[in-house]
Amino acid sequence: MKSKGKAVRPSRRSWSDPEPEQEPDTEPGSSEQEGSEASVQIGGSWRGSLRRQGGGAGAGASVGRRRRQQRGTKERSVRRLESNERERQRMHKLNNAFQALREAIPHVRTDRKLSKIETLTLAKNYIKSLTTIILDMSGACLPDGGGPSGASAVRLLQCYQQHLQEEGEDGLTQYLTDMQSFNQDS
DNA sequence: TAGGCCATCTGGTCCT
DNA sequence: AGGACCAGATGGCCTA
Repeated sequence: MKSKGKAVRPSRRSWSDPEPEQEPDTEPGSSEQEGSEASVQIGGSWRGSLRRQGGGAGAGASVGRRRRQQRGTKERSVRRLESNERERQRMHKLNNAFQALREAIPHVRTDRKLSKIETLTLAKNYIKSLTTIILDMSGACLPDGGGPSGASAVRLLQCYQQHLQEEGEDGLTQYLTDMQSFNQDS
């Protein structure tokens, strides 16, 4: 189920402003509640309604000024919503990347999805392990391989950077794949 | 019920 | 100027 969270999110009112005074002039408030841009359903999740309190609006505010203020507020509100949407997309991309990482690293338990922190930790350990393997291999296939591991690491790094410069990322990927298959063969 | 994890909103800052 | 990135806040769902 994808309803891990956010099934329904009643108004979020997070503009540190406590609570509007029962919208004295209902225009702005109601327009937002009407769903316009403020409350939209997206893939089951709910976008909290913005409750932009038009700055105080004391009793004496002139109409013209209020108009301008409201328009500014409205524009801001639209901007905010667009911004929220982008942020959501960004986070979705990030989550996709996490998912890809989960699938890339071997782990034991499959009954439960790895959390983000677990994913990162396992990935780090996995990289370390692979590095160790590669270092061991480099001792066999590189000249002067019998030296101290520090020297091997330097050589490996040079080798890595050389591939990166000469063939770009794809070449590097191929390089690592070759290394891995070589390791499996041997 | 507390704690962990997560999605979303939001405002600030940096970058193009 | 506008978008990307980031971190804090908030609140929902789930599990021990």
